[in-house]
Amino acid sequence: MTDLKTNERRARGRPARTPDQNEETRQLIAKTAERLFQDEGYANVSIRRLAKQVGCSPMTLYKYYDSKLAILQTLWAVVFRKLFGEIRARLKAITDPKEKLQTACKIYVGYWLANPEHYRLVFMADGVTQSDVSLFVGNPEIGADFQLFAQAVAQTDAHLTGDQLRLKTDLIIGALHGIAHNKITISAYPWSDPNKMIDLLLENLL
Amino acid sequence: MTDLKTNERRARGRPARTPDQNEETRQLIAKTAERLFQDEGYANVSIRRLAKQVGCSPMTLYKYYDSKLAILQTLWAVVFRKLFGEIRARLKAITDPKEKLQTACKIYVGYWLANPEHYRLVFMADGVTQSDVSLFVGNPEIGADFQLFAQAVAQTDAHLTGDQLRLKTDLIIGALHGIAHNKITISAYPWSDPNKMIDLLLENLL
DNA sequence: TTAATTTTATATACGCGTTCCATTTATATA
DNA sequence: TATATAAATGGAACGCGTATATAAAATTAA
Repeated sequence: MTDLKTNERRARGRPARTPDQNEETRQLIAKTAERLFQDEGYANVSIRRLAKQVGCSPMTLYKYYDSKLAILQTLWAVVFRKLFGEIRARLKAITDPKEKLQTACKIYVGYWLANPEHYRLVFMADGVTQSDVSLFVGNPEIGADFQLFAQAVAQTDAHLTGDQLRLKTDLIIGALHGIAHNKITISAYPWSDPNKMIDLLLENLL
Repeated sequence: MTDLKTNERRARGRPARTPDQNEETRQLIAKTAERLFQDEGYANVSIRRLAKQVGCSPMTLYKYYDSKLAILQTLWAVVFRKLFGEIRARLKAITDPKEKLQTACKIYVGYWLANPEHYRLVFMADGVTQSDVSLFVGNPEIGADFQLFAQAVAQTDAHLTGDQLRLKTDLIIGALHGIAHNKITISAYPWSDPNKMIDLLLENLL
């Protein structure tokens, strides 16, 4: 009987690259893509050119990622790490719960407005048809980041039920995305100052 | 001296198609595109196939529209006419200002949620880079449609200054878009009931 | 009729993301 | 060493949007 548990016997053909090697290549591709996307925009970087920069053939990229979009999506985590990193850093110096939430909201919207390319990368990817940003939820790290808002809301009012807390938090996150989205996609319209809109929302809601 | 005012002298070459003819062809293209986009989605309809349906060569489409996106954009007006048509119809039976605004908001968000393809067509067109929906403002008809929200807000409080009115209206429109956007793009997350979010927002804001 | 002129319509070609298939490479066995 | 085998790679091709070059059509002037 062969030892199924720790099968040491090599297979007969060329051995597969080790997981470590695969991960290394994935990282190389991601790093290169991040730099190029950042510098020239997602749409302006072709798979062929990215491959040239990486030093492989265009098709080799498809060994490591399913599509160009899949490469992009791995960068989302990077974006959110940076964004929520900024937020957490700023919140440390603040104790008042309302001010905390207010600050978080303003940094959050301000980040997207300062980096509309990132916003488009995350919230408007792919074109028109699919583009579920449901990775949000799938990726525990990012999901946890968003808990920050719920926690901040909870601290402003200890008497909220779970449903009320979720409702309030969802509304706030929705409003933040809508404010950013309008400014970015309907840029010609003279929208009111985003910070004032946030103030108005939170003054009335908290 | 030639009669500049009513120059009857034909030009020498092939006569240009009359504005009427041009408009007719544009309409034919738009109608065909609307049907195809509706049935199969914007991204799944190629210029080549649209041209075949219209009965011309692919490049001929570019005589009448600058790009595939430009064809799409002419359909936006149709979408908004339908959406705001529904809203106006429903508001006629309502007299209370707050209820009016509430109803308008719910129909507006409900429409996008019931027709996410339309939402994507309008607010997530093109992919990642451009996609200014600034046609909103450029198109007076659609800009006028959105005035409906400002008017409804004004009727809930006669004492608002112009700035306050704009601020409140912009926030509401932002929140509406954000609520819809989150539900549509982050569909896997269990967002709260949109109507309840709208209720919460308006209760506190009005 | 024919040539000239002007506009419309199409054919060709490019780079794109991606799929399919053949080739190369690296290893274990005979 | 030769061969079998599996993984990795790369070449060719597809349909896409569209820019450019070319052809076709419709009219007037000669």
